[in-house]
Amino acid sequence: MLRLHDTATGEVTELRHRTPGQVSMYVCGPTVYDAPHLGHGRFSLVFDVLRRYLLFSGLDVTYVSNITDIEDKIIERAASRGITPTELTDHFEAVWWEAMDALGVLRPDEAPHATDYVDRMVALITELMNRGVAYEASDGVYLSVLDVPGYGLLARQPLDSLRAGARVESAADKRSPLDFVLWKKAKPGEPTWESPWGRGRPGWHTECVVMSLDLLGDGFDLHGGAIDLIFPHHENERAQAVALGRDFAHHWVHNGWVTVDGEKMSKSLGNFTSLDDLLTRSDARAYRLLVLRSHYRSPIEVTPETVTDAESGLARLDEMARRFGLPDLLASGPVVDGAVAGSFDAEAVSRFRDRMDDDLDTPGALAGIFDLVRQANASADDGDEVAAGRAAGTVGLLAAALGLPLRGEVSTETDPVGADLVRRRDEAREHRDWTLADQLRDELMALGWVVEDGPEGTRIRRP
RNA sequence: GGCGGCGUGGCCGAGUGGUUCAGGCAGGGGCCUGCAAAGCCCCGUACGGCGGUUCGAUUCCGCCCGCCGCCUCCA
Repeated sequence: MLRLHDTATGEVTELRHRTPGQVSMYVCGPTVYDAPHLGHGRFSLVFDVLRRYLLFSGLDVTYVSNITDIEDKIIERAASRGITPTELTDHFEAVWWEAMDALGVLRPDEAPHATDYVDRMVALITELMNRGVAYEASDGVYLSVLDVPGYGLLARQPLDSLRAGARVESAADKRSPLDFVLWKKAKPGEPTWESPWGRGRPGWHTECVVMSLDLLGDGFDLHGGAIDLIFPHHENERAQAVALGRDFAHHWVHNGWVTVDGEKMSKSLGNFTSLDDLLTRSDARAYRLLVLRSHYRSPIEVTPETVTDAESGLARLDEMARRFGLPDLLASGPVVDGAVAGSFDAEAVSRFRDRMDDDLDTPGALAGIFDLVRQANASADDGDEVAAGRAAGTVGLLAAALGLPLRGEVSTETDPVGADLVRRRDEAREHRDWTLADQLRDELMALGWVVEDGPEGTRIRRP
């Protein structure tokens, strides 16, 4: 049974399933006004791994993740580029999915857009008004947080301290500085929708309430996102649900930062690396491995060194996969424990699940996988093909459970130049002409090949 | 100011009151190899500082130092 840290309680508790055998999860997606950076990549990978692990465990998972396509930054960015907000969001949504595909992140079952839910947001705000917890001010409609029991639960701060820290807002007629906007009244040049309070657009915190409840229903199991969403975004989502008397998310899961030189990576600090930058420089699987090497709640430091480190680890896995000719188990979708043909080390799988069940201890799970790699190679060196094959196959299975496909296919390079050099090198080695053989190897390496001599002769492959 | 997190061997990064352990990367030695590469075997006696609790603390408590985050848009 999976136990996960719950931000609402601060404790690691069992993930409840509203319906036995099924898990409903909602993960806050991106605001598509710019290209995704490493932080977006991390949260996407973390929740992808959580989702895949639930699937691996034999559960049905409904995964909803939204696209925020109406928001201040979108309007500003579009204006500065002289294009419409829709043109901007269409573009960056396409960029988003491209990056997700490159990372091997499964597409959500549903990816609702805020702009498709405006009427339902208006309905929700109306109900909050009817209940007397929302009020109209000069520039919009606000939720009165003082009327929401337990406000501050996720922030884990008493209301007073939140209030003390709140910045004075522009709207002079807000009842409390903590009250947050549900509906923004129209300003010139902005996209607007009709509402009982005049034309305008929804505030950010309402869309996720509406979309999660609409697509997953009341009392869904898990709501996730990066740590910075805890306050105010998730706090405010929860406040609306509470004010409506509706059962909201039962488990709150938040992942830690990507840092650079120990500092939070963010667009406002300007120290971010775009996902695209990383993916053109490095194997996307290396970033998944890098993310998995740390606990999801810890900060991860992404530097050229840590990326190289992860690449080396990945190469070790691939090398083993090649040695044993492992198939790509992810070619046909996520893997489910017990549904994959082959001989596996049941104890190792059990240890893996123990690690994962313990608040998604991916570092521990990976340690077990690397142990199996060593076992597989050692057994093969000893000539125990059965044990070796089982250990190697288990590595493939468990890596796949984490969404990490291994490159096990034997190289079928047909490059004529390379093949010719290999043939000449094999001849030279047969004649014990080591000088020529070394020279040919240098040529191959200069062409970018990895050269390995085995009992059957020289093999080359791309690194 | 309020709230919270972190400080582990060259680097990354787990974990635990005490005989042996994470794991990865890098490094050293060895085996294998014509030489390599890959692989295997062996090697590092680390836990910010000062006290306290204890037979014994990296692990528990207190204080201190340093770093980071949230309280404002932010993944």
